This record gives sequence, structure tokens and C-alpha cells, in this order.
Amino acid sequence: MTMDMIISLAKRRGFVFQSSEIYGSLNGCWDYGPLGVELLNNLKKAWWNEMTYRDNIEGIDASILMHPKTWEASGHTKQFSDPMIDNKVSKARYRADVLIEEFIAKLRAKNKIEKANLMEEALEHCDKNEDFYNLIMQYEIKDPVSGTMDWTEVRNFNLMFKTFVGPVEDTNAVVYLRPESAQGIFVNFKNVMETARMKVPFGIAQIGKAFRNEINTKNFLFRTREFEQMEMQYFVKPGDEKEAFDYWKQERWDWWVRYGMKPESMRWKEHEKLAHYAIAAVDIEYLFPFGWGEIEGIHSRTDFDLKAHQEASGKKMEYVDTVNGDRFVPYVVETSGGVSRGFMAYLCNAYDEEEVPTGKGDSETRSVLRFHPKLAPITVAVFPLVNKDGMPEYATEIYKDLQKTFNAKYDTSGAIGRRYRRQDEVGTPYCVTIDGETIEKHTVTIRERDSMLQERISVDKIKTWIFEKMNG
RNA sequence: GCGGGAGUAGCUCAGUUGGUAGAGCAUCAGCCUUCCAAGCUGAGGGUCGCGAGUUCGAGUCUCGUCUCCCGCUCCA
Repeated sequence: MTMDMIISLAKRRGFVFQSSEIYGSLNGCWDYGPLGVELLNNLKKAWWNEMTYRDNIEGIDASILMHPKTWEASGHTKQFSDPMIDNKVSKARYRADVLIEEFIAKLRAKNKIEKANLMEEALEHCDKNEDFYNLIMQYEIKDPVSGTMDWTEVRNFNLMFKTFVGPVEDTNAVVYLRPESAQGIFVNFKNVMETARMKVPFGIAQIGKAFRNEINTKNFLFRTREFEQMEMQYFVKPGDEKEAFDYWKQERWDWWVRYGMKPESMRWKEHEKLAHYAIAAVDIEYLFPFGWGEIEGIHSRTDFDLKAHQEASGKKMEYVDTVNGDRFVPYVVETSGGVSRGFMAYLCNAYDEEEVPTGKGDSETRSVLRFHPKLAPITVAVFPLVNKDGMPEYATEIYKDLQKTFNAKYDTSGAIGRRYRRQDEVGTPYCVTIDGETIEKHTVTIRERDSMLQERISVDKIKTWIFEKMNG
């Protein structure tokens, strides 16, 4: 299976389309179609219930626009903006500060200590893009690739999307689309703790979009500028973070598997270099057609964020144990999953083609999406075996009733086998067929997608039968 | 961002030396079908990614641009 296959499958069956396709599409932006949005919502629901149907986890939904000071405190304003310079000959692109640092390191290696120190001093005073440029020209730093000094000017690459609050595009009015959803949780730490009367350890869960103005997008839904995260920040007493980290590692792995992810397509990836806020970090990776890619990260991020907000805002971010008088800024263990990445992983994971006998002695290929019943866009399809003898009427009645409880589909078009295959292709786990016996005995056949086996059950048992199967 | 490949109906593709777009599947309507698709009849749907240019005339040539895929780079 290749990326081309998965993209064309996603489009053909109405899972994902390119954004604003009729205008030539917008780079790296994708729209979820009728079946896609069902799968997406089911995935989010599965995660949400997993997290919030617990005693000590509450949910929130924070706004995407936040006070600009949030990003100064979190470090994003600094970390997400880089001065870049291009060499016109080799087309190589560098971070201007890194280019200079490497040059200084070379001087040191050549024992030109004095010059190196001078440059280092100058680098520290670099503030504006022109400063970097002037330094590069002054010390005649050449492109390691082309050996030339044919540089572009230094330009700022800001990873955060900028916009304005109010109609006047004034610098005071600048705000950012959040580059991660986590900060929405941290700034609400006290609000949630107090209103929901939480005691450590406790967690806050959130599903929401975040935006990063990446230089380039990649691999279908995997690397996009607009993406959705499902994440939970778990607040613990300092010292308890290791235990919480190990606990959530296991919980999160098990969750993906419980919804049908094949363990052989998953692996752990330890972070080699840790971010400035973390003391431990692992990713769960999935084997996509393009290779291994992160679908969720579990990070032990200390009290970095809460402390930063405490300092920047002047508001206490402490937890107070009223029984023993303990007072501390909690440590945080984060589970941060990609919604669209999970969507794509489950789509790839579900795809299957198998040879089935035709009954004429030979075999043919059956194309199936083996979604977990709780993730499948359509749960049950209803067919009248033939379109006469009162079957369509009876079938419609059953369909209308099932529709109250499940995402159901009604199909009368074509031979019965064809209709089964149509549902296989979009991953519908159950098909109910109304036949002659239904009219007489009020029983139907219900057929399972994966085994293709049928059972005859009475009409009033259909819902409980499906519920039992779905809950395994 | 760099290098390579691609862009014709929903999908897979055909389209000869430039002359006003075709097939299969899919979809829809009708018929036929009493349990695992591709039987009959009919219909709708592309101006050939987008924009210029050359030409009497361009899907077919030239330039630009957008998008996707692959590799590299990047991804606190």
C-alpha cells in the first residue's frame, strides 16, 4: 500500500478531499467528507470517553486565540521564530545564528580564539535580521556547500500564525493562532481545579485545533499547518511523575490497540534530545505507508509550564493540600495525540483486500475496511432482499427505527451481494437483510463484515445484538 | 526550500505528426434479481489543474503558476 493508494481511497469513498479543490487546492489543507467526518468524530468520542469517564479527569475546550503573553511565557514567541538565510548558488537554507555559531566553532578548532571570541560577543548583540546579515558579511562567512558568499538577506521565519484582534491591523492588536493546545489547559489550571474541586493527581483533557506555519507540509494528513490534537495534562505531586509517566504510557498504548490498531504496526520511540521543558518523552509510532510516524507523545514536562505562567502572570499556580498543609506547583505528565494522524493510521490499519470464493469454483478480491465497530462511519446497513412483496416497506420500518440509535444506511439498489460489498468497502460492520421469512416470522438475517457469516435473529433483538457485538 | 515524477469525467486510464475529447468501472432512472458485486435498457457528468503565449486552430508546442507523490532538508 502506498500513499497514492490511501489518498485515492480516501477521496473515492468520501473520507478526505483536498481543501478548496475547485480553486486548485491550498497546500497541505484537507477537508473531511461524509464518511471521514463520522470516523473522525467516532475517534474523538472514543478518546474523550476514555479520558473523561474517570473520576479524576475533567475536560475543557479553550479558545484558539489566546493572550499574547501566553506565548511569551511558554517560550513559543522565542522558540518559534528563526532568522533564516539562503545561499543563492547552492539554494541551501540555514538558520543565520546557527551558521554563525558553526563558523565560530571552526575558528576555535583552528585555534583562532581571539577572532572567535570577538564574533561570539557580536553574535550576542544580534537583535535584528540585519545584524545577523552584517555579521555574516563582515566576517566573510561562506556557504559550506557552494563556498560562495552569494547570500540572500536574512528573513524571519515565524512558525506561529499571526492575525489581528479588531479591524485595525496595529502591532498592539497582534494575536496568534495557538501553535499547541496544551497552553489552553495550563492557563485554566486553577479554574478547573477550583470549580471541579480536583485533588492531585488529576487531569484536564482537551480536543482542539492548533496551527503551525510550517515551511513545508508533507505526507497527506501527517504534516499539515492546521491540525487537531487530543491531549490530556495530568498534574501530580513532584516526585510522583515517574509513576504517572509509566502508567500513562501503558494506558495510551492499550487504548490504540483496543480500537483495533495492530500492535505489529506500532512501536515506541524514545526521544533522543529532549525539549527544554521535558525530563522524559516517548512517542507511539505507527507504520504508515511512508514509514514510521508519531501518532501520540507521552511527555514528562515537569513544572516548567505552570511555573512560567505563575511568573509571567503573577498568579499562584500552586496546589494546596488542606489536610497536611503541603503546597507545591504540580508536575505535569502529558499525553498528546494527533487526531488527524490517528484518523490516517486507523484508515491505513483498516484497509484490507482478501480473496473470497465466488461459489462458481473460482475466487475474487473483496475490498474491506476493517474498522472497529465503534469507529466505523456507518454502523449498520439495512437491505430488502428484493424490491417487492412488502419487503421494502418492512425494511424501511426497521431502518427508521435503527436510525434513532445508530448511524444506519438503507440500500435497495442492485443485487444483494453487491450491496454487501459496497458496505464492506466503507467498513460497515453489520448488515441487516429483510427477506420472505421476515414478513412471516419477524426475523431478519444479520451479517458480519469480517466473517461474512449470517445469523437469523428476531426483529426486536437487532439493537441488543448490535450493542453486544460492539462492546465485544 | 532543493532535486525528480505526475496532474484528461468520482476512480483507473486512452487520446496518433496540434484540427473543436473517448473507454472501463462508478453514479442515477427503469427492468431483472429470494443472500454475497460487476445482467439488460437508457441518462447525467470532463473544455483536458490554473493563467498567459505561439498558431487560422492546442489536451497535444513554449513560458509561468498551483497542487499531489517520491527522495533530501526541516519538524523547540
